[in-house]
Amino acid sequence: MSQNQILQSLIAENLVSDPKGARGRLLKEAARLFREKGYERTTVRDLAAAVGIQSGSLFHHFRTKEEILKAVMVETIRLNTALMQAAMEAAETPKDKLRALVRAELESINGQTGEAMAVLVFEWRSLSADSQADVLELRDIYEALWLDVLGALRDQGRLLAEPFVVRRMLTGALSWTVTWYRPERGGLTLDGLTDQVMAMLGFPATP
Amino acid sequence: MSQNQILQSLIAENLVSDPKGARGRLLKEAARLFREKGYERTTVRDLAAAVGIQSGSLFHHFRTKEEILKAVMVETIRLNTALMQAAMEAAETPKDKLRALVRAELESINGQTGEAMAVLVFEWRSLSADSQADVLELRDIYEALWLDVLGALRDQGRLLAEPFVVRRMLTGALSWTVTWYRPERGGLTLDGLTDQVMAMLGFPATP
DNA sequence: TTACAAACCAAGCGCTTGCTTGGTATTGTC
DNA sequence: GACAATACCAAGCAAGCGCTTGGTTTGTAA
Repeated sequence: MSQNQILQSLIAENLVSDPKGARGRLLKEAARLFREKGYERTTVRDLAAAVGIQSGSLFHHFRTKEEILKAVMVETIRLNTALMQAAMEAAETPKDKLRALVRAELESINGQTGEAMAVLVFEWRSLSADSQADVLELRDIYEALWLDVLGALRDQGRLLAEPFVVRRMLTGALSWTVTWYRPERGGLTLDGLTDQVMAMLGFPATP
Repeated sequence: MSQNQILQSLIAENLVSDPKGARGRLLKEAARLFREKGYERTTVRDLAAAVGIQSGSLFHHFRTKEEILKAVMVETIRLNTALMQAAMEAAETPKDKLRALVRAELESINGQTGEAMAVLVFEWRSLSADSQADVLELRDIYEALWLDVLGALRDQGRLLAEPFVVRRMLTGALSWTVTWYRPERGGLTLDGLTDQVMAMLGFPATP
């Protein structure tokens, strides 16, 4: 199943807003602005202007500004969990599965949905405690995927550190790429970057 | 030279404010608040209350709120660069030097100066472009330390990935520990965590 | 055509923000 | 002990914030 097919089926199930609709367009612009300026520095007037409506009209679609942030995060997790699962199912060995997960997460962060993903990572604190709890539940499914694969590698003796520590280190390392990785200007492709991450963990690239 | 000695000499050179003085106390509280709530959510009234003065009186010490953020960052980098250099000089082999750097950075982030270090990483975007450029210059010295050590390991064939990529991954991974690592409740000590990072990179712990 | 809801506008309210101002203690120096 | 300089207070301003309100347009279906 292609990335686009996955997105379409999520839209059909009403788990993700159609980016062509009013709500979806707003969420997309919100993700862009939140990433660019941060949640706090983005005003409801900025958000409204980005989709060409008055600031007050926003509150017809969302009750509060925070609800917009939460929606961006929830939909991002839903999409990326689905993408991760698909990427993993296509791989055979634990090593290949790990590569698939790394590659998928790098793509989540640096690809088309990257803005929303960066928001998820860097605007976490702006979410109220209640909303944080809700979103965390969704993340657990996602994290379980990683721990399974890392656990298998650990059992094979090919990973020297604890899976849960490695996963957390990778969360930081991969998220951080959003601050420096610029595929457009020079050198490293996404696959190249994935190779580098694998090499760092002691898994040489298989050419 | 102990950590405290390093701090004292920096204070003597006027590169870092004495935490006992008015300015130093404010910067310490600012770091705490900026990390806890984020720069934007922290008001000048919060900052003033934390050191027991009126909000307007802040502007006798700093011209703008942003100047406070910048001062926190600048002094943090100065201190940590000195700490890193000291940690490295005490080590012999490249592997030991790497361990010293990892350990020092983990301590920077999760130790006493951790609040300021976390601010440096996570509030970066709140700094104006001009200030960012100033602070970046200071960071370069700091980063060169890492690249030297990683380059040496690469030459020894003990590191499979590119030094500059590894450094950036480590920046993310180590910074991220601030969001999850809680030494007080259970398990992992700072040394244990350092071992885990080294193990992840393929350097088993030497007991 | 009518009926009705969803989507939006225009205006602005109440509050908080960073920062300023004019004046008063407090401190160090000779 | 005089005298600056430094540190602070009390009050408040102008601007910007999230959000509300009352009313109008647009889309949909009978």
